[in-house]
Amino acid sequence: MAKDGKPVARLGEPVRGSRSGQPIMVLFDLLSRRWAMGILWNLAGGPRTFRDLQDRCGSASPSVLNTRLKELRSVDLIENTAAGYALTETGRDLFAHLEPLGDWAMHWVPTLSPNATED
Amino acid sequence: MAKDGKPVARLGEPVRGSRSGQPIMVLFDLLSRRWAMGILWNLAGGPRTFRDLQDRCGSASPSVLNTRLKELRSVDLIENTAAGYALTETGRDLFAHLEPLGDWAMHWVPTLSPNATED
DNA sequence: GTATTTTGCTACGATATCAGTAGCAATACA
DNA sequence: TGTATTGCTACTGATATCGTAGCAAAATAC
Repeated sequence: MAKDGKPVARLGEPVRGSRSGQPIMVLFDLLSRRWAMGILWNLAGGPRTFRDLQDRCGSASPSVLNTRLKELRSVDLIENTAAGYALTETGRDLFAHLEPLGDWAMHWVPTLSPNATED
Repeated sequence: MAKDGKPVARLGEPVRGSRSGQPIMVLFDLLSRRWAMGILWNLAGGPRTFRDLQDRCGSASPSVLNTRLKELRSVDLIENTAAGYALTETGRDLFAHLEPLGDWAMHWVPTLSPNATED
């Protein structure tokens, strides 16, 4: 049995350390887990197999990837189809809100000074 | 000296495990760090002091909060003003893309079945 | 129908990140 | 001159993630 992490928070419940349980924090809690947004991003182009997804997610470790896939399935954002993992309608809806970040990032990243990321 | 984590990735550089370095992955890498999105969210309403922010972020530990604040400052999303930490113009621009998620979450969270989050 | 490859994972030890608490120097205020 | 508040740093234990190994089932090749 895989030692999966803390289950995704529900409305009004603690959100990994936060006591607010506000909807946006529930969502942030989910999306801020490793590879969560990357998975949604990579599934937007169509269904992907486990290994395919793994390659596209910078060779994410299978344990984390699998944990994340379970979580995203448990909240109905993705599903496991015959063609592989795929976004649900809800998942596509969420992705529609994430997609603009792609363009934004393309403009933002180049503005980062070469050593702006050093401490 | 605080033992801060891996610095924020730059274009074309590895992104915490990913070798792609695509802009969106650089952004996801940053935003998926603990409290990163929560900080942006809480600063959207106006400048906040360190302790104020700490309270609003579910009592996030000061070390993580400070690390995150440094990172977000290093990429010019927030700045430390006389009134406290505040979003920069770039930060507000990013927040504008994050804000719709708040409404989306308000519709989505209630649809989660009570035990949908169990494994 | 047997061998080989691919797929979808699980297990596990090593690291990295985060939480939680304590505490301290520097203002601000009384 | 106390006393409170602020902005942190330090430290320790818990949790999450990485990286690698490996295995059973299904698909494909021979």
